[in-house]
Amino acid sequence: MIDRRSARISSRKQPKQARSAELVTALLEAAVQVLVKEGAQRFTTARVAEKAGVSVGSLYQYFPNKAAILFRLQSDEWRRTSELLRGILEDDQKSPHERLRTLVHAFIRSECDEAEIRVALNDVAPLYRNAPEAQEARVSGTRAVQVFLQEALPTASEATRALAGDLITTLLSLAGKRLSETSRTTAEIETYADAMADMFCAYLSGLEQG
Amino acid sequence: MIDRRSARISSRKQPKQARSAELVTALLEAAVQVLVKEGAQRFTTARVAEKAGVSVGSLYQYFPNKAAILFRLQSDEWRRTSELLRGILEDDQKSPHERLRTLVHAFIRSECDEAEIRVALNDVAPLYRNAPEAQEARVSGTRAVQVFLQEALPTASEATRALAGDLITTLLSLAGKRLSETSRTTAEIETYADAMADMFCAYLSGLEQG
DNA sequence: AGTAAACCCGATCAATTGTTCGTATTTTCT
DNA sequence: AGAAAATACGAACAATTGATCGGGTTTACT
Repeated sequence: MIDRRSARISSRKQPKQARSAELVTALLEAAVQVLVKEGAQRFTTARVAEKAGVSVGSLYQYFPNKAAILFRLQSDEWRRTSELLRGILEDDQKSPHERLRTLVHAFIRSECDEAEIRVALNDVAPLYRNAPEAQEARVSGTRAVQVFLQEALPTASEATRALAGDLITTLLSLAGKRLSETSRTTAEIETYADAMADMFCAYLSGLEQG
Repeated sequence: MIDRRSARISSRKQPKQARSAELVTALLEAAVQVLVKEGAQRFTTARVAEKAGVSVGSLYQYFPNKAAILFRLQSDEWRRTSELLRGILEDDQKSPHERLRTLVHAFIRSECDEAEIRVALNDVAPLYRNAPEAQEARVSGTRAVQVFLQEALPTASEATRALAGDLITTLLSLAGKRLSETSRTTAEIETYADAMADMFCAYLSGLEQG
């Protein structure tokens, strides 16, 4: 075990040959499987290595510790969804409210699609929460929404926009986590997403006038 | 370690004498301290017993396992805040929107006041998430809001009210957790609470007409 | 072919964990 | 006082964990 205050999370060394690159991807895939099948509590470097058909020693050549693997998974996840969302927000064809609505639906759906892994990743978040890498990642995720709000709320003050952006991002991501905890039908999910979109739009409408 | 699927969480036996009752409260107080000072990861039955000035064996006479202590803490917390909130929602003097606004502020403030323990409890939630006792507790918490919505949205359908209640309860509790993760000034907290209240009120206004 | 770098291995270590159980002490009730 | 019930104790146990390190194997390059 490593002291959590000084834990580094960035990768230990880069794979330079083909086989080691494959090894790393095999490890990451195995990590997802272990996380889904065994749960956060039983997520173990040994288990990951075994599932990947690889030695523990090899694992520790490319990841400095257990938390690093998990953070890597979460980090990849963040990148994927933030790309998805940016694409939606930058669509000039639709009105801001329409875009926001689409975004809510897309996000909620993607969260629920991979519910199991999201829950497990969430359970395990405390392991790397204090790492500086995690802090940065969070910030860059909200940027796209801020840009969008400049267009959606042109009359509002900077402070108002910042707050609205923070609020929407936070509530959306949290609601996604919550929804994936309990299994729901597709219809329920759509209904829920609609309600959230209603709420956000109502909120923004209020800010436009006031 | 106990199999999580069959873990019972209810108390093992009731203290019948004064000294054992004191012992239990001492344990619970110690548990809070350990949780706050050492964090979720280092929360240990041994540490709790030591902090309480008591043997581990005694601990296991009144709690079947580690998760039971943590669930007890969370459960007590839930009871306290749900009483707080019910008081606010039942205040006939104020309009529904005023009450909702007061509720948001009160809840957010109470979450931030005890930020450390909330974060730690949240980190540790996976330990008892699957226990049936935890499921029930969640349901009973939303009841008060449902009753309130019958008054606030008399024209809306039952389904609409249920959804709105679920949404508000969920978002509120999640936002509270999120806010307590990063330390903020009192002013920031108030601003945030105001924004959330605005959002909820705007949402309800939309439902009243539509 | 030969050398150096990259890579892979897995037995092994130290530390920590949750929990139990036999024994000792204290309270309660007669 | 004395038996029985309740309570308290804490050394000890089994299991699991994250991580290392010395030595073997494969690749790349000359």
